[in-house]
Amino acid sequence: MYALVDCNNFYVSCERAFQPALHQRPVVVLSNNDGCVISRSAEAKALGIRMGAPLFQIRPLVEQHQVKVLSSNYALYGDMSRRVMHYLASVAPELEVYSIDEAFLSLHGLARHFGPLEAYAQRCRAQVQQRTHIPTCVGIAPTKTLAKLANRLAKQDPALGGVLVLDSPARRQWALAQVPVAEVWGIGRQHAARLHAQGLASAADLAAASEGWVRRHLGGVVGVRLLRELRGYPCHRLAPSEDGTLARQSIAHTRSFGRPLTELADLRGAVAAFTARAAEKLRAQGSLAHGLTVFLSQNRFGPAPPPHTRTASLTLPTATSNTLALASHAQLLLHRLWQPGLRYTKAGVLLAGIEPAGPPQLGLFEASPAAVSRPQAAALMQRLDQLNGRFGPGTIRLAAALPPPGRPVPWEGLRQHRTPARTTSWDELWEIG
DNA sequence: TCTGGGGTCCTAGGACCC
DNA sequence: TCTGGGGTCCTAGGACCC
Repeated sequence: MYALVDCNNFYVSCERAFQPALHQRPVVVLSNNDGCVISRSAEAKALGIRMGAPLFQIRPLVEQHQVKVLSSNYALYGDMSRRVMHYLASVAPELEVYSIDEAFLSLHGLARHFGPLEAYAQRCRAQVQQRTHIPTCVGIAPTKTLAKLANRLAKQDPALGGVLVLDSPARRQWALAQVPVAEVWGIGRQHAARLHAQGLASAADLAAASEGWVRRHLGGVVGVRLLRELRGYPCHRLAPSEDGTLARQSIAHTRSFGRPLTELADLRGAVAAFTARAAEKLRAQGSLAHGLTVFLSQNRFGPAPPPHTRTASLTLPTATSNTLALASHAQLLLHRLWQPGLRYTKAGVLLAGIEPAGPPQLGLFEASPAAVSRPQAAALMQRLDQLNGRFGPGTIRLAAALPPPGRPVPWEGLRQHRTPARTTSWDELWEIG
């Protein structure tokens, strides 16, 4: 059996943990650049505020109902997430951190030691609540897809008390009939439209569909696995996370700007800063990257005709995690992309072709001076990460990523509703007085 | 005026090889 | 007009997730 533990309205719940006055009030948390709603309290949901709604569209509602609007504070959410995951890891034989606010637990053999799974799940919820003030719901079922579905029902129906266990064919069939097919894990907009056109409306309808039809119309093997999971045959194992982190196969740092940028100098700064952040993440997971992509975007809702995004990529001669090497290549790519007179609203740096760093190796044909100096470069990066880790991000920066003196950072996004980083910044610690 | 930022997996098709 | 057959590797793009 698998359990899915999902934090309710996670970002809003994190904010409420430090601002009890936010309870019982409609609250929303915004994406970067204060663009869209990415977390809503139940009260905000009840007002009809949609997930992903742009802030400017919901202004009237916000003012009319005095909705509390907050910029996102990822330092806080990341830290709260670690606390939740740390506890969950202590009560299950295996844990997969699926996202910042969700984890799959393997419950194999647990009922023998801990008694009924329902009671076990309730104890988990109570402990997470007590330790972090984060409310959760738990779904338990023989497959991950069914655990997701059980979790959704547990969240939706207060009568279930936050836990639903699907441990018999009858319960599973009942649950499948409750859930619209569009809400099944792995069914997005395209697939949902296709299913509706076939007259399949519920998860139960999909579970009863023929494997051949699903293979043809629902993404081949992906659809078949989904179908089998709905029928109770596991196709997705747990991907256990040692320390709550996974080695990523691609790493990106992309941001919208607070205002459109036209000057090459500003974009050079943005790309340098974004490359440095991406390289930091790369080193943090102990990897090297072979592939580098830079993109520039114009406002996709604006008057400029598509394409709104142009990308440029290259493959590096040797995989690296060196900020200086990556940044100089990124600048070359930027020069290929930038055109005068265009108003850029967003840029990004993506690293791909990722491999483990391992011991430094010399390629057969590259015992060159550059190769010899590589250990020194690695030591430099290590010092840089140590200093930025100790004294705060951006303490040591690329000269190219410094903002023009006396001016605000041109590429920085808006954060007009920020709350303090209570758990990760000395300056912003909770004061009790 | 103002519309996020990360990821995953799979498939098709082209380049290239013998 | 006819113009092999079978591999592998890589990339772009689609669909999905939170």
